[in-house]
Amino acid sequence: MPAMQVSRKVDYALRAMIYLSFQEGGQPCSVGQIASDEGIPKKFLEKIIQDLIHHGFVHSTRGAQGGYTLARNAGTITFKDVIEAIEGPVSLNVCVGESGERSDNICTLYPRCAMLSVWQEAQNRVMDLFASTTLADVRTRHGALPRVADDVVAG
Amino acid sequence: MPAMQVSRKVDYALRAMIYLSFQEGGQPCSVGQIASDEGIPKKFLEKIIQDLIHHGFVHSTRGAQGGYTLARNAGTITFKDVIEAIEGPVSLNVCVGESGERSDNICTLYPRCAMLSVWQEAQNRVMDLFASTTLADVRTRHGALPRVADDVVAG
DNA sequence: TTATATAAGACTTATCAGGTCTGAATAGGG
DNA sequence: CCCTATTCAGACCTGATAAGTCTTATATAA
Ligand code: FES
Ligand code: FES
Repeated sequence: MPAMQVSRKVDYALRAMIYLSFQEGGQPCSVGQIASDEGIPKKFLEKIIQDLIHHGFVHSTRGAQGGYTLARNAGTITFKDVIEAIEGPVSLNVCVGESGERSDNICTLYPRCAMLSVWQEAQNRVMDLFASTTLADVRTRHGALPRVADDVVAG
Repeated sequence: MPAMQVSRKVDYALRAMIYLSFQEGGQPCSVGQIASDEGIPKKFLEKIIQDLIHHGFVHSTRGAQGGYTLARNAGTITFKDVIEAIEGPVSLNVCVGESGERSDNICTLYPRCAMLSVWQEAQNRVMDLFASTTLADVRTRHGALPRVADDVVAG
């Protein structure tokens, strides 16, 4: 019923990346740590992080005391990067976004459609935001990393 | 694979509404007419239009020579109206939008999540656009109504 | 050599998008 | 009054996918 919603995978991926950005320069974090602090199913998160590794955003250390760290500086990783790594290109409608170039056989009226410009504008608005927001940006805005357990204390 | 995409239903609904807005004041249009001009599966469109009728956006005339017309002025119907009628409230992530008010038990970190503000900003950007764009707006920008058949002529 | 991690990938399950099909009810024309 | 064009209501179908689990293998610190 809710429209245009991002998948859980993307949500989890971003939470994990933000989590790691708060630990930048420190010890690697295990998947168990991240999963419980962020309230994410552990096995599911494990798979998501693999995707992030394969896209070069996360570095892993195997074995005991192992875990994950950011592979690049938090200031160089944008929301767009993470979203596209996990879900592929964002496209608010079939005829806009990365796939929009060859959508003349997907969308019957392309490119003379009356509402095409509206979808393009919407696409630009969100992509501008996602492309210009880095992990470092949200870290800066938030002094401390919120955790699930904190709510118990705060509650 | 494409992320955050609107459903075909919404796309079809908007096309049909724009189509009707071009006929404003004229004869009712049958579902067959709209479907073939816009390249939409007829039976599917029939159901979609029923939703639009139930939400008060479309008026129907039954029987021979019957069909559909806009129930309200094209200048008073926004993209937001149509999208929400068909798909329910837009919410780019589980914690924003209409359902965002009581999302403290959906989203584990709400409302102290580090990235919540980013999703809220994205939500605002697209909703501002959808809420301020009416059917009359896109009709004005486009002189004539594009149809599937026109492409054959235009070659 | 054991406990602690990640790595890879097959597997499951329920929901749902995107339709289709059937059979009404309604209205205009002859 | 009947035929045809149309909308209306709702059940039904089908393949894909989101969201997650399970299993086994591999690496490494202590
Ligand atoms: S909706 Fe895709 S070109 Fe119009
Ligand atoms: S993602 Fe929902 S509150 Fe953070």
